[in-house]
Amino acid sequence: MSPRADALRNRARVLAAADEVFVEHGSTASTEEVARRAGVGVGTVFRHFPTKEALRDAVYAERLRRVGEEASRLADNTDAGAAFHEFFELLAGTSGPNQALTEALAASATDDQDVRGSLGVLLDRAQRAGAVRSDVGVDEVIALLIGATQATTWTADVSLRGRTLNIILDGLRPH
Amino acid sequence: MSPRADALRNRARVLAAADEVFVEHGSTASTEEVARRAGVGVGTVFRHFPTKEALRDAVYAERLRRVGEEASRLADNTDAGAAFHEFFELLAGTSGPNQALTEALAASATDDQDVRGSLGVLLDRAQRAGAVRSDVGVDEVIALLIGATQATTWTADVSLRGRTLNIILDGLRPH
Amino acid sequence: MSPRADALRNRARVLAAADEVFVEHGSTASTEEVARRAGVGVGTVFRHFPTKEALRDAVYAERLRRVGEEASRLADNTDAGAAFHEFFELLAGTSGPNQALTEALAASATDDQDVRGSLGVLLDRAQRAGAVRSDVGVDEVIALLIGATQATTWTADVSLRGRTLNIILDGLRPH
Amino acid sequence: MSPRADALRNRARVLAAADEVFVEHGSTASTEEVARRAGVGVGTVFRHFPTKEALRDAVYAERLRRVGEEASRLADNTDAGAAFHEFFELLAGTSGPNQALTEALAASATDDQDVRGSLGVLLDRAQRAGAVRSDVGVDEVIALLIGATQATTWTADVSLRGRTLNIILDGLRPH
DNA sequence: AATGAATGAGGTTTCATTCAT
DNA sequence: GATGAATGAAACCTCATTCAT
Repeated sequence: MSPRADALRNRARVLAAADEVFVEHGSTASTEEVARRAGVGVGTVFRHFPTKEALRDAVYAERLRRVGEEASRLADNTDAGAAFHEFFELLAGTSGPNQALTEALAASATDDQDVRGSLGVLLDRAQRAGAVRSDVGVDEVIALLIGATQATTWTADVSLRGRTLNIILDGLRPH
Repeated sequence: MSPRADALRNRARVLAAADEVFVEHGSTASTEEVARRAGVGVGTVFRHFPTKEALRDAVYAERLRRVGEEASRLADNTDAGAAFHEFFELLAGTSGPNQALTEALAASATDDQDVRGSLGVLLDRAQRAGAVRSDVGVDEVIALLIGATQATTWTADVSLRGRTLNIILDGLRPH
Repeated sequence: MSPRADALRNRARVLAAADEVFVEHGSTASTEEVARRAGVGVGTVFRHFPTKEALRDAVYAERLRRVGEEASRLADNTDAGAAFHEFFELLAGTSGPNQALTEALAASATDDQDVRGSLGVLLDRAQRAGAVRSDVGVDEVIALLIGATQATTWTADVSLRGRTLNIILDGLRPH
Repeated sequence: MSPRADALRNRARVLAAADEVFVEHGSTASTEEVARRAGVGVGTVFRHFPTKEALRDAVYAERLRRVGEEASRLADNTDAGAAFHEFFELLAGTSGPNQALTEALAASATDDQDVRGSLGVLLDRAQRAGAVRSDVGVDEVIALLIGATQATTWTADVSLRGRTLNIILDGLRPH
């Protein structure tokens, strides 16, 4: 009934298309390509995101939101150490497409308090469970997530990815 | 004074200029900017490197060469563990411009046997000295160099960079 | 309360808004801006004026109507010469926003008989009073109004505007 | 022999084409249209004039130069009054395309000292000859040139143009 | 070999106009 | 009738690449 429903749906479609296209071709991909993928005209993309930069920011913000969601979801896990490790594997590990999430962490200043909060809980519980050394904070975790993502992105060799990630996780263990 | 000498000198100047410009503005910087920095015309850039991609590849290859050089130089150090750590700090640590070297590792497939050889020596000696765990190979080291670079690039906070790098190096220690 | 009343009111609001916006930003201002100023949607603007050009023409026609009104109002003045001079000063003189009225004269072919009639009366009375030379007609007056407007628009210097306008009015005096 | 010869010729061709196109369609005409008229690619236009605004300014500057030239040429005329009148007729009178010259006067701030100088000489000599009233300066003349141009542009009726221009020139006569 | 002017495809953005709600 | 989201042509501008000098 409301015209907003359609508009919101289009906004979401554009955002999803931009996410996909940015994953495939980087955020320098043309706005026309994003529009084509979303099945809308260029004008529609610019109506929702008045600038290329605004579109990129929105994509990153949405990804950050999903990072926070994943962290929150895992924080419910009874084994806090396993949850922390799973989080790393999810974002930086063998599963490819999720790596885009980490790009958002790298791109934004990450003063996003929601994400920091979710990560903080996850980290705190892992530290209390004795699974992560106590002298690291959220910032180190973010830096290492970014690093681990890039490290594993470099190679297509899945087992190498796993070994590399484990080295980083070993560095995070107490002592 | 032979024409070939001039040509070679120009090639080197273009390469050096491209390296500088790419460090400053990324490899999306215009070829015109590279030519200006090198003090030559665009035509000259394209004579030596027929494509933007060829120029970028050449810059990366040159950087890789320097990575190998650094590794070789440090391999002479009597303290093999210290040499290994210094290498990491040099490429991924607090010192900014050297990080461009790691970009080359990340960008190329790194089947460059010279670099692999130099790194192999450095790693092997550190492992024999008991400073690095024995279950890692050159590939893991490359992946971690890339990761450490990105992790430390993310933040401008120098002390955070140091702490992050140390976590990765801790992960590389025996046990 | 009848639907037609609403529609007419909207038409008037759009017209007024367009006039304002065109004065401020020229007639290249976007229709969206006009709609915003009028407090209606773009669709409403296009319902009343099917084309940008139609809107501009309507604005000019409305301005012409106001030119005629001013001329008629001044024609009642007992001092016909003063009325004629005041008319020039009103449209082309120091007072800024009224200059938009003259734009309408310049833009349209000005075969508008109402305006020509009102101007004719004003001119005729001034000529009978001996304030304006007898060898000029309405067309010359219109041309000079346009010219005087542009001449005074050129500079922000108010006293220069006045002196320029006076020269033109001197040219219109008998002998 | 020098590559500059061709470049300069192209610059001149672009400038000439822009002048023509701006006369025909106003200075909002597209740069592509200018390029097409000049027989070059868009890139060439932007190489010589990095901005649309820069192109417009260059066109106006060139027109101003021609205004100054005309004024200087006429200043040699023995009959100073006739020279002054001829100048007005040339710029604002019946001859159509020259009106573009006046547009440049209107568009620029006209702090161009060359033009002011040339006009000053022409005016001064006319005043000394008793053909122009002594209480007007260069600014009034410029304003009136602009006004006369717009006044005569309004109509296609050549005799009306002449009569309008004469009224303005009458206003400039002593007493 | 070197130069840098020329080219034109392609990218971002705006805006008149249409049309589903 | 009104709304404003969607459309896509067109504008400005950039830049890799070519080529005449």
